[in-house]
Amino acid sequence: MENLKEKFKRKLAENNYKLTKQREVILGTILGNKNWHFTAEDLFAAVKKKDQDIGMATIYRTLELMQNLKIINVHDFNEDSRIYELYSEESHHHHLICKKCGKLVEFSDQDIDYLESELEAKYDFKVTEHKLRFYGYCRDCK
Amino acid sequence: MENLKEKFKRKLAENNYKLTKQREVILGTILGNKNWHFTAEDLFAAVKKKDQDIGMATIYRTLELMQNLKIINVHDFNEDSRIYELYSEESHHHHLICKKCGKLVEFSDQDIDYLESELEAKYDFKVTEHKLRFYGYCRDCK
DNA sequence: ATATGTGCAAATAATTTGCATGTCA
DNA sequence: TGACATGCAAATTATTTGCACATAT
Repeated sequence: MENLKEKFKRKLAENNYKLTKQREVILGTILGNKNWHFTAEDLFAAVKKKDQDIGMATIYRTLELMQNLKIINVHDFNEDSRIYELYSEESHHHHLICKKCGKLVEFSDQDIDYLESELEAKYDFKVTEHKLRFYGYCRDCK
Repeated sequence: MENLKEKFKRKLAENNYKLTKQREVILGTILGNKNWHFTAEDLFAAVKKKDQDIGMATIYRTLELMQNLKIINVHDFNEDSRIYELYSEESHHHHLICKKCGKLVEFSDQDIDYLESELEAKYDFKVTEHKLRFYGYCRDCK
């Protein structure tokens, strides 16, 4: 089975993008941390350890590229900075967010797909995705 | 029954805030547009028509105040600027968002409360609220 | 009278962009 | 080689803040 690194390289090639050292380091960093939810700043810091000379603009540009290639996903949990994570196309998953410490828990999709069809019919929309979030306080903060 | 304007005035008084002309104009503007989803900029423009001298900072400060008093609600639908609306405490409602033109449709809560209890037990969280959003393309954009 | 609120302009902070230079295919 | 990428610094944009002045209670 094709792994994520290969997949990324293939997608780059297919879309006429070049495989640069920076893009490789960035991808490696993202893949290296299982279940990582990170900001652009987080990624920048992590990547800097491997490549001293990388610039913030490259981080942003690569994040945007990866979104387009469906390698990663963006969330706007808090209004200050965006949070990214590896894209998972198989199973939707949603989030439980602590309003105090920002802790994130993922849980898998609980079949609210039936709602999609209802909404599509009722409002004449073509629904492509949904996001479900629960906000509250975690064990330590409640 | 107490209307929203009275409610606002009462909450201000209860919390030792003053009822200024600016706050009144801002509230009036928000109440004047049924089902309005607005940005700070939208509100600023609308309020300027009634009070030429109001400053943007006052808009932001009043919006924050109104959030604290649960007069309005904030959303982070897109990552560029926040969207506000009148607070509704009785019935949760959720959104259907067109990814192309930004059109918003509201729909009422479809009892996903049972999920809340499950999550609370499973992850030891105290859940206080949730947001459910469907993204897609509206009639005109699909 | 005085604590609060306002307007303005300047400060922040995240993200984007222009441009000269470097590098992959 | 030449189109695409990068790094840097400057630009942008939404929002916040400091401060002198104004106003509701």
